This record gives sequence, structure tokens and C-alpha cells, in this order.
Amino acid sequence: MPELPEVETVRRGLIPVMQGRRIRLAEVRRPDLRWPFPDRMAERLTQAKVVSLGRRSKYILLHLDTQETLIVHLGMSGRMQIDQRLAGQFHDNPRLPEKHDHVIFEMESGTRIAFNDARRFGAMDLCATESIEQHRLIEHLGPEPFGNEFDETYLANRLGTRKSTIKTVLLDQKILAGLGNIYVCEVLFRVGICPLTPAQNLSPDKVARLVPAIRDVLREAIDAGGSSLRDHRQTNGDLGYFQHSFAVYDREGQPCQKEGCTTRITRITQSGRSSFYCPNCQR
DNA sequence: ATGGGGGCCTGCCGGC
DNA sequence: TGCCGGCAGGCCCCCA
Repeated sequence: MPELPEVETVRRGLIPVMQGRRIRLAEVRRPDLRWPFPDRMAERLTQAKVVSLGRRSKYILLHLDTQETLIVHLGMSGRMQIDQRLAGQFHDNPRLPEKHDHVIFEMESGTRIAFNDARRFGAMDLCATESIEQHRLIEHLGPEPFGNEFDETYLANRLGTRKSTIKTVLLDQKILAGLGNIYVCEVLFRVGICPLTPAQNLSPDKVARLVPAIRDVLREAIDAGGSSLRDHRQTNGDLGYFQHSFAVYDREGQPCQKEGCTTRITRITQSGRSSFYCPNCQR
């Protein structure tokens, strides 16, 4: 599911209904997602105020006034569904949970936010806010794509010793945090790199071009998510995915969009995941 | 240290 | 119409 842009879009969508607001009641409707929930999670969330919403890689961080942070991962199919229709009248007219609604946050404002995740690859955990960086899901993550730590020198150093393909390496969250299958495909298309290229064989020029390409692709997707956010707001408040147009992802057999290229997009499988690329433009 | 593959779940889609 | 295989945007963990 959600890669960094989608997660960022969800975070931004939650700010108006959660930031600075108190959770009147947290309802935890099953004992686990991918892993068991922490002890007494519902009690630890109930009556907590959400001070701010952060993000690290694909994790949403809800910083609470209890000195704890709720870490939320959407996995492949996780969504946050905001329901404001029943604001102020929830006692008389409780929103019926929908299938796969696993955790429901009822805010003091009356807004309900349901975490819905059919495949249950998602996760939630509570952690002392001051030790977030030491959390087992966070501590091994590489730098943020928009952070100062991520630059040409860093990337060249990390790619230089890697025998595996650039596609696989860019998916490795220890190298760089936040890219998933879709945006790696898009980035490699933009720079003209074949996904089968061993990382250590990339020319310095290609490595240098990867850094801005990664940032551009992610920024454009975040911007597109911002507009989809406004659209969703007008409809049902569903946060989790948005439609975005891709140059190569899921376009097998369709013509390459590059000016003057008539080659069709190819799909191959690498480490069990689909890669889409133009064999003419990406070598 | 690195890399490959299995496994976790459900839903959907295409082919027979 | 139903069944079955394959596929899905993530990520941990085990093994070589």
C-alpha cells in the first residue's frame, strides 16, 4: 500500500480532526494486527490528547500528552476512515463498525476515525515518546528522502558495495526510508536506469541524478495526494490511497511516454515483486 | 555482512 | 455461476 506519499497524505488528513484534540474513547476490536497490540492499548489511548502528528518513513506518529507515542503502520491495505456525520450524536446513533474496522478513535469532538485494514499487514504500537528512535521498527531505518543526511555522497557510499540490483537496494528501508515498489519503478524510469542494473555498477552521474529524482517523484506524489485529500474530504473522508498517474507502474504493454520512444513497457519479476520499465529508455 | 525466499492475511480479477 | 491460481503498493525473520 501506502508508500511515503500516501502515508504523508494520511497524516495531513488526520491533522484537522486529531491534532490538539482529546480521544474520548479508543475501541480496540481485536487483539492484534500483524503483531499483538501493546498491553492495555485502549486504556492508554482513552482520554489522551494528540499533541501533534509526525511521520517517520511509512510510520505515522501520534504524539500524546501522556508522554507516549502511538506508532501506526498502514501495511498494504490500511486506511483511516474519518466519519464526522455523527458528530455530537454518537450516543444515540453509534456508527456501526464496518468489516475490518480494527481500532476506532472517538474524539471529544464527536468525530470517529476508524483504522480499517483488510489484510492486517498493518501495525500499531505504543512507545515512550523520548525513545521513539530506539523503537525496533524505527531504529534500523535509513535517512528520510527529504532530510539533509540523504545526499549524493551518502547514496554513492551505500550503493558502491552492493552487488544486488538497484531496484532491490532502493526498496531496502535501511538504505533509504520511504520508497516502495511503485515509486522505485517511477524513479528508475525518470533517471533512465534499468532495474536489473547491479547497484555498484551505476555511473557517478546516474547516482547523482537519483537524489533529485527521488525527491521530485515523491514531492509530486505528495502534491497529488494533497489534491486527492480535498476530493476525499468532500465525499467520505476515506484516507489511505489516492489515484495518481504513473509513467511505468502497472502499464505493462502500454507505449513508453517518453517523447519519440515507441517501445512498450515491460514487466519483470525481481525478488518476487513486479518491476515495470522501458527497455529502450532504461539501460 | 549480504541476499534470497517464506510467511503473514484478505480481496479481486481473469480464465476455465 | 463457481472454483482456482495468481496477484497486490510492506516488512520481519530465517537460512545459506
